[in-house]
Amino acid sequence: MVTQRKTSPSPAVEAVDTRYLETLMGYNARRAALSIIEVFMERMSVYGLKVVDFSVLSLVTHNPGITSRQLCSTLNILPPNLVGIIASMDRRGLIERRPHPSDGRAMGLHLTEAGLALMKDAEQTAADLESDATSRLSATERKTLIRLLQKIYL
Amino acid sequence: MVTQRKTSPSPAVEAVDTRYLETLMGYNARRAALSIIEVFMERMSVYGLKVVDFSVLSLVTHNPGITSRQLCSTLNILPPNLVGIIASMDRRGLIERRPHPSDGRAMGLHLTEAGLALMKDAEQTAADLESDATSRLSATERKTLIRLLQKIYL
DNA sequence: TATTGTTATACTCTATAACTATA
DNA sequence: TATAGTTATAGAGTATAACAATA
Repeated sequence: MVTQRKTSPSPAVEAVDTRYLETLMGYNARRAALSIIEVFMERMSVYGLKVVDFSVLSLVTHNPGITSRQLCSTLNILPPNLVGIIASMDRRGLIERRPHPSDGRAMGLHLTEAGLALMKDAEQTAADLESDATSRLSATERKTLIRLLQKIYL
Repeated sequence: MVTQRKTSPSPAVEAVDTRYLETLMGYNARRAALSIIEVFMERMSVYGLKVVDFSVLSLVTHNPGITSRQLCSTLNILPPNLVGIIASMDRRGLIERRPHPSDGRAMGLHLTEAGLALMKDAEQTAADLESDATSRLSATERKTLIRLLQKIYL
């Protein structure tokens, strides 16, 4: 006898219906970002780098002499939260802080040889991770996805 | 005389070059997600809801009787961190916790009338926000973007 | 023995206020 | 007066361990 299940006032949920949330751009973007970042964190831990550490070092790599202020506004980090990151990279000998050529208040950030070697490996790891994370996308789809994401936030 | 600028050993960075980071899917997905969520947080604060609160209430709305365990696995939340959210929604009279029909350990979650009224407004706000956040996308691009994001995380 | 929900707690990330040195 | 960098600290978000009740 299974009639009881039919007359139960509040039956159990068997499969969760996520269709509504999946219509929301914010939900999808957040879930996709978190799933990539999860793998990113795992693989970057080999280098002792967190996600933001990698972003900072990458900007220093491609913008030698960049200042903390420029890093903050580019990456949307608050200045007090960058201090510890820079100090840590400095202690590890990955970056150097030299006087800014024209602004006595600022410091220009530069990669050391050790930092350059580490970032060469880290960026290779990031490239590998990219293909893994987007393995279900064609090359065209991948380019389209990045273009559309940039239309959202840029 | 401006020769000094040319011979300066480490010139200042004028415009930050972000081209490398912008080739990374994780970076783009994260930036896009954060820019949408920032607006989402602002507009949902009217209802006293955080991003996760909205997701939880939304799943309860479309899955009456859903359990905490199901919410956790669906939204990738850890059980201890859901307890306070559920308790808060309960205190505010937005949800009810009824005994689960077949599992004595679990509680089935249901929206109250007040919760239903609030979510009707909140989902309308979410819909408005969706069009604002994706205003630079065509309807087709919007559908494509969601489809490609789901290929990443689903 | 495994699972649901819970408490307590620790850790990380992000945000705010206030200070200094220089522009 | 405004800005770059810093300190201290508060708050939000996320993680782990351990427990009682039930499966």
